[in-house]
Amino acid sequence: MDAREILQNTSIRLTPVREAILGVLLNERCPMSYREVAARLPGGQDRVTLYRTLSLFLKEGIVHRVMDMKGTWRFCAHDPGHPGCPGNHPHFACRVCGRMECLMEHSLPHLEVGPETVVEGKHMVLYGICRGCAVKKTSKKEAGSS
Amino acid sequence: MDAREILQNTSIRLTPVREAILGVLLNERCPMSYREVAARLPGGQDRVTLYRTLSLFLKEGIVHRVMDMKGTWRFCAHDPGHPGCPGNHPHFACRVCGRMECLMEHSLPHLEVGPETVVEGKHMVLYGICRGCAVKKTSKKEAGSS
DNA sequence: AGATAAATGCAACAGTGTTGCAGAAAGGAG
DNA sequence: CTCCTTTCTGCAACACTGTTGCATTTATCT
Ligand SMILES: [Mn+2]
Ligand SMILES: [Mn+2]
Ligand SMILES: [Zn+2]
Ligand SMILES: [Zn+2]
Repeated sequence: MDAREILQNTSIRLTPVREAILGVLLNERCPMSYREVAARLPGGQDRVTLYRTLSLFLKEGIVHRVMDMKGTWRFCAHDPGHPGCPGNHPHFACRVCGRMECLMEHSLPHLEVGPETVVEGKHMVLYGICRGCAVKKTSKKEAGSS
Repeated sequence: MDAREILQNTSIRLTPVREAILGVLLNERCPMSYREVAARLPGGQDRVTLYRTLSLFLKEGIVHRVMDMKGTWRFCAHDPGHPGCPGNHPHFACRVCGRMECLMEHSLPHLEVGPETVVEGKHMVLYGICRGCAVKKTSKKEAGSS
């Protein structure tokens, strides 16, 4: 399912900007900051348009978002219908390369809280060093000590 | 254990600013943003000093921090030696009053990730409406419909 | 094609968090 | 106590995320 198709299944208007933005998200399939999305966009879209578009996608339920360790929102689009898709999975953030990935194979655990408290959602972010960066680091060390 | 005592157990210098800041954190015992701390401080401390002090406390291990749903760090000091104190517990953030609380009775679940990946820490934030705000809302509704 | 509602771009703003630097203060030595 | 060194504090400036208001452009429907 491509960007155009997904957008036509919603009530919002199909525009070149929206198609491009959703295209980027579908291409990467990992949570991206506005800045990362902007960098992969062809031409000078406005920051504000990008923010508004991402918020709109979120409201329409075609993306989910997570906050990373730097306090910026990251938006991610998966195939609609994917199990655990609306964001009900934990994420991993790499402090070296800054990338984030969805841990789609896990679901978020349920926690009991006090009686009156209303839990509307939950976020879980693991952080550290991703596979790619860990491997690179190891081989650098080995090269250094040889 | 008061602020002065805690600070004297570390290698950093004891200053009035630090004592005041740690005093505020110990008094509230819930994760506070720099802004909330500043509001409870007597006089015109500089923003930068506050940020630097909180970072220092973090490095010394006398506070832990969590990021809230607005992307701001919140710092919290508990009694040292409290079980699950270094921040290894989930938190709850209220979207109405903006306050955050530590769910000290829970510990963070362990998740299996890929082989090479290095997990250095994890954050879990539940969000919604806290007890206080939920009760207030309910009684307001009841008053309205009577 | 024309009308209308919505999307885009621009300017300005509020807020968090960071850095560099100069003056003030803490802690230790004599 | 006094001096000295280290480090803390405050100030100015900055980078960045995210938001709002408004004018202009564009998509969609008749
Ligand atoms: Mn995800
Ligand atoms: Mn806590
Ligand atoms: Zn990485
Ligand atoms: Zn509340």
